[in-house]
Amino acid sequence: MNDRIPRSAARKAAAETGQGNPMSAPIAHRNLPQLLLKARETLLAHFRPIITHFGLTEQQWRVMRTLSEQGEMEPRQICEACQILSPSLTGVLLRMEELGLVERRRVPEDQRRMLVSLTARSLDIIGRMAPLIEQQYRRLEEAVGKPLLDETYAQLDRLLSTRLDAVATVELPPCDAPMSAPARRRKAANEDEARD
Amino acid sequence: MNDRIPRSAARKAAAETGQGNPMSAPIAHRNLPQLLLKARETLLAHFRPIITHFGLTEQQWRVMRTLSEQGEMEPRQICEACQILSPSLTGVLLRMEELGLVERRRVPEDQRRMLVSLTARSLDIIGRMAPLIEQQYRRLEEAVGKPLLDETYAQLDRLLSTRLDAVATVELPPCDAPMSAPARRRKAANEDEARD
DNA sequence: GTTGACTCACTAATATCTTAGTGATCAAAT
DNA sequence: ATTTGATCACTAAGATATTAGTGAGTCAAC
Repeated sequence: MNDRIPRSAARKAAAETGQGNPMSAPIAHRNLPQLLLKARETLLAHFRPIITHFGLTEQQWRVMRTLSEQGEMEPRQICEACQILSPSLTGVLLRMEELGLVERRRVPEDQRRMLVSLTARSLDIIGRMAPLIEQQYRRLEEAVGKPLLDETYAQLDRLLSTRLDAVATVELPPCDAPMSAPARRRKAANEDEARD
Repeated sequence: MNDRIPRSAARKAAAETGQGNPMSAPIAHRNLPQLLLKARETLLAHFRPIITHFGLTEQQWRVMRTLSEQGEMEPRQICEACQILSPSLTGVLLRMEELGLVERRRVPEDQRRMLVSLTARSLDIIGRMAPLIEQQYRRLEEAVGKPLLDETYAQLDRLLSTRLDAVATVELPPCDAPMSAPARRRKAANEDEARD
């Protein structure tokens, strides 16, 4: 594959559909986040049936698996480990508590912090799910081939081991935006108030 | 790495935290979907500021970039390309139409189908964003190293090129579940009706 | 001993995801 | 010509994501 071929497909499509636009400055790089998303989705499709079979959501399972591996954790640690933002996790943990999947208690020495732990019921569910998850992994390993799978782990580890958080964001042009959607709504709301 | 080492870390953590549970049958395989999610999130963190700067959501940008590369598309094609499920895309496209980012028209020869295309305004935004996206990619490339980045693309391509959809899901035990949450609610609702 | 910067979990509002299901349309078999 | 099965976009409802912001609690500097 020659990297320097300038995406003729896009221009051809544009011409064919009569979209007279010359498609100025297409993006040369491939879409890596999209590729990662597709890979994740493709894999997860093989585990989702197991998760929903036990009446769990994907996020609930992520939390349960993490807690079963790490033991008791604080919410912010769960956020980091499960890639769930704090406001989302609040709801997830609330529902899990209602379902009897987790328990929460305050940390005595710091009244802000909490500690989340699994219940017996939760551990029981994990115990029944684990063999199925393992079996599914083995099937995938068989189809993909263990070397290819291991190399994928290794490659992602290498990618994540580089200090990407040190990379700064490009300088953004001053207020080129048509104003963000929420900001626009707030502005409109304020103007409505002003009319009263 | 010895695959047969049974995750002593989990048990150690459990012991330390006083969770007396022996943590029966931990999952030996690493969590590949989680690793992919983290990689995607780490990368996307460097592009999100650009996207929101132009008042777009992540999904809107995915649709715009795809349409700019492929030209006019039908919703189901956009679903496939952008990894967005049909019900979600309906809302995304509605809002984009309201914002003047896309136009939709029915396919004459099949009244079920639609054709979505970008507006001039949309193309203008893309034109201003593209150089910034490109610049950010170059920064990441510089930090990660082009060989490592290229090898990541290649590895994911290899993974996705295997016919994973041919892999069957493991046999699920009969109704081990405590009943799925929606099902439970429907049942409760039905019983409420029955009481009236 | 107060103040002030900071962290933590949480709330609020909107957007999107997920699952299940619907009506309109098409196409092939009767 | 009608029926049957499939496809398509869409709706509905609950769960989660995203962004901004809040109040309680901690801690260091004053």
